[in-house]
Amino acid sequence: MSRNLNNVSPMHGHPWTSQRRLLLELLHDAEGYVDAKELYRRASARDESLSPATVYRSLNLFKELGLVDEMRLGKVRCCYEIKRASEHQHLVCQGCGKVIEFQSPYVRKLIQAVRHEYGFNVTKAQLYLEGYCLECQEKEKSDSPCAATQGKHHE
Amino acid sequence: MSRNLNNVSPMHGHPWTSQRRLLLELLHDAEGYVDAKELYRRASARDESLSPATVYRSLNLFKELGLVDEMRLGKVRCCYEIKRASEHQHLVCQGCGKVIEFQSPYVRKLIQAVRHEYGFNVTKAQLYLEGYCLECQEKEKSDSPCAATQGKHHE
DNA sequence: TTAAGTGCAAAGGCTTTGCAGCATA
DNA sequence: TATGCTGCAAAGCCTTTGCACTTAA
Repeated sequence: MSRNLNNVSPMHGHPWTSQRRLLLELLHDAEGYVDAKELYRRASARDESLSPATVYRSLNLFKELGLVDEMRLGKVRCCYEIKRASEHQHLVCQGCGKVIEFQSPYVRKLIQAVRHEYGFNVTKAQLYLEGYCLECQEKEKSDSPCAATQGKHHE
Repeated sequence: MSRNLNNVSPMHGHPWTSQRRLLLELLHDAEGYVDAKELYRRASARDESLSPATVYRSLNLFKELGLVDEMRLGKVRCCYEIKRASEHQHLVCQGCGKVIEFQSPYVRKLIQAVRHEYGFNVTKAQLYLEGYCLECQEKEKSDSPCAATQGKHHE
């Protein structure tokens, strides 16, 4: 994924600081979700002096500017993701924690249905599916049959 | 909504205490989402001695037993809802905060599609749509045109 | 009677905020 | 140069946990 973070500022008048550049760069490279804590971990590895406060402040700014999407992926914490052209949704595996992105025309149909039936003007759609990925299903099948097909989960 | 909380214990061997009965009763009466804080507020109005710790511990137990669904409704906190027979999803209005429940056949189709295309075994589907309800759209239309159609939101 | 739950209070973890110094525009 | 951002540290919240007492079974 290419990026032009050094030349083009999407900050709408807000100063283009090295911290914000670093954080946006990491968000791009993540190619998916990260939570604030993980983003701080990665960022501080490249800039020791960076503080958690800056991470939180920056994420809030990015959110306001519409640069990132905030979402929940089954954990308690918020996750953040660079906004991209294509809409996509997430599958989260309860077995291995893997996050799979997917698209489906049904999402769009669903939004249309909601608009028509409830007069609700949808500005943000977030679908979250939990379950077991193919690999975990097969792994569990060989260990203990049926386990992977249960909806029960501890954490 | 009728309930048989006094006679039937869904606690699977766990003691049926007055605190748990009260909390489940309130969850039923809520007929929708409540977060832990709000649940505590309501519960302590009826039992002054009840502690927040009990609310959290009970919610975790209910979750384990599959009595409630835990979900996110746009806020930082978790919301809880008594599990019901019918699957339903949520629309959250950015204007007035109202939560509208809805059902759609597209959700089921989407789950099927995911199963077929990714081999993903879905155990939980949670759809979260944000936007503006009909009333807020009309309210905004008379105050300042266009406002309700923007995706921008501060909090 | 006994295992389990509860209340209380303290601790833990994440996030926000005040303030002085510093960097971007 | 001036506005606004950053780091630091402290404060704020929500949630969890340890312990002694109480309660359901």
